[in-house]
Amino acid sequence: MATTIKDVAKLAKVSISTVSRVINDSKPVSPEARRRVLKAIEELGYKPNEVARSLVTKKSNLIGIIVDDIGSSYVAQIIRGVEEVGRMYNYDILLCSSYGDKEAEMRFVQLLMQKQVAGIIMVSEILNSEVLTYLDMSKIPFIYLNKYYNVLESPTVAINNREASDKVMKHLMDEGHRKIAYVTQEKDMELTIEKQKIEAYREWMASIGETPIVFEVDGHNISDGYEVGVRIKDKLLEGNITAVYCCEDEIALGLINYFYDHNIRVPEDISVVGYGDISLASYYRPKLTTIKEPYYDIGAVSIRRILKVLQGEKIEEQTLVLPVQLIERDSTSRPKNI
Amino acid sequence: MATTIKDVAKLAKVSISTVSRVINDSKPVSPEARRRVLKAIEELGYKPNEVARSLVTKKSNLIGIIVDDIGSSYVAQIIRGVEEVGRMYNYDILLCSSYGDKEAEMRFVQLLMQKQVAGIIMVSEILNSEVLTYLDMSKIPFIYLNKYYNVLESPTVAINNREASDKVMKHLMDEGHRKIAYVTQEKDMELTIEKQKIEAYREWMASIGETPIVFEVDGHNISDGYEVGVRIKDKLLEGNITAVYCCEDEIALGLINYFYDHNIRVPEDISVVGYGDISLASYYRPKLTTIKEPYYDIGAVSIRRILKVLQGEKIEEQTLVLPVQLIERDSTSRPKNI
DNA sequence: ATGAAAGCGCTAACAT
DNA sequence: ATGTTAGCGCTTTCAT
Repeated sequence: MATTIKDVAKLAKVSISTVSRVINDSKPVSPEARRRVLKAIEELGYKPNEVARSLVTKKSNLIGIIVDDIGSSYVAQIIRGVEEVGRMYNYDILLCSSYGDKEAEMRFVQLLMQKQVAGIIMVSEILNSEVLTYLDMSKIPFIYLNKYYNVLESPTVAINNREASDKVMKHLMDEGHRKIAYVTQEKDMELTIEKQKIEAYREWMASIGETPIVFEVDGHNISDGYEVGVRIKDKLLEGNITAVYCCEDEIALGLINYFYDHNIRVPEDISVVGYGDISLASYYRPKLTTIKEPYYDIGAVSIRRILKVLQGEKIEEQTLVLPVQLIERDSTSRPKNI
Repeated sequence: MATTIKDVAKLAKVSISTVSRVINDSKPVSPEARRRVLKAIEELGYKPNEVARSLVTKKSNLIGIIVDDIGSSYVAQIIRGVEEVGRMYNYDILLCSSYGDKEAEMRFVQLLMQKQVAGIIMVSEILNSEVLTYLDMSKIPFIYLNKYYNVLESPTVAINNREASDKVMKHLMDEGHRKIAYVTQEKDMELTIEKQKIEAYREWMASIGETPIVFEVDGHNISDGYEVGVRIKDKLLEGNITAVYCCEDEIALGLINYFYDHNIRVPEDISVVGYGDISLASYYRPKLTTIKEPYYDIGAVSIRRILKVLQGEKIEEQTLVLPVQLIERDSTSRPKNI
């Protein structure tokens, strides 16, 4: 049987209230009593029962995090950020994976609330307004993260996709590329961050009088990128395209895979840029030039915001924007003279 | 305010005991009463307060998992296995990352026990006998997983490393390789799974009358593998070595990176085998031939074992061994004729 | 089959 | 400054 507050009280010859007071530092306690209590705690190896605590305070030091899939490396990075910062403030992580299932997301939110979590961080990849409405009403502090969709009405942490896209295009043009293709996600384009990215792309192309060359892809996997290669190879040649800007690293990597398998050299024959800086991007050969999305920071900042709300601070801005970075690596270079 | 058992009791015109009975199906309840209770629960959207429940039963449906680093992909896969199976049995995951810190591991074990977790799964990469002793005494069901060290005295789920190594060597020799080098982890070799792996390697080499060619590496990152390349390049040439068997995928990949940067073609000039089948292994070009360690399954089986113990089943074997698989991909081929 | 009541370990309001 | 006491929401005897 684990030792309880009573055991400590008895040994220290004080009441349980006094013990509680020294544990929580909630009210003044005489130095003498405090000393005895501390000694008793030490002696018995007493650890307060967190469950009992939660029951009365209606708060746990648990942060619920509902992710799409813990197997995605960006998700792991976010969790890492949440976990590490949470730890500093003595918060623990309760983890659920929804695997893109709307109903699962909702079930987990309810489940986490039953567990009295102090806050919820949700990493979703789908559109699920119900869960957002529910979260909003629940009055529990939360942050909603979505890699693909623009989050408009909920507290979130994001990056400036417009600026990121500007950086990519500037870099490519600085290198001398003019015939630049863009590979975009076709699904829900109006609602996703593709809107900002493609807008930037189009404007930069317009600025040098070139017509945009846009290819579409449906899916977020390397294999989808590979399949893009199959579809667009001929068009690339016909159009004298020297650079392809892909909306995601996975697509870029798949495309490079395709090029590798068909003896098209990157970057000698064609430059490729990705978006995201997934871990693979830097291990791959050639190393991928890409936009670094600071996932660890996104996680870290998310939980800090929740912690702030918990401490009664008011949050002014729904969306907190983090800086992005263009990582210039080896998949881009000056175009061959034609 | 969330609805409680009292609200349900009042609405159903029964006592809270009866409500409790129907929720838990713990004692017979008349059909009529049950119907009313169910209806009330439905109407109020009542969800039992898990915290209060845990307090009295001294059990939560939480499985604590202490991992080394959630950023490692193999760790993510294990968690995925644990989470997915746990979910089926209505268990949730409480996650902590120790980042290889002994004291953190111990603190987390204590913390999890305070939270009344039903069981603990520990994914460690270091040797920490204290925490094992502590876990053992605590009587809480646990599984101890360690990728590098042989776990002897604690309940664990592992693979047969001897058999895995046999498969690698057989494959290489079937392809015609004779001058095969092995890259091993130098640290704690006697205590780690390297013991079994290198033993197999030596025996296979002896069986064809070749002297073993062993190189050492200290570290588990791709960069460490790269650095191995720097050190051994000349020896590889001198010794007419046609294949390198690396103790870990990361080392193999780093080595291939080095080869790529120095115009040594894989597998044309030299074959490389890894160990682990990290996700990168199949994306990489050339795709890596390697041993698949079934991490998802390891996680899934781990939690099942804990669940079994929780249901009172006796576990006979401390160590449960899972089958391995050699994945033949593109980083190995017949050696060039010399 | 059902209800009353005790109690899980703790916090916090109240009293002293 | 300290102790007494009433819950938090639930499960589980113990009566009936």
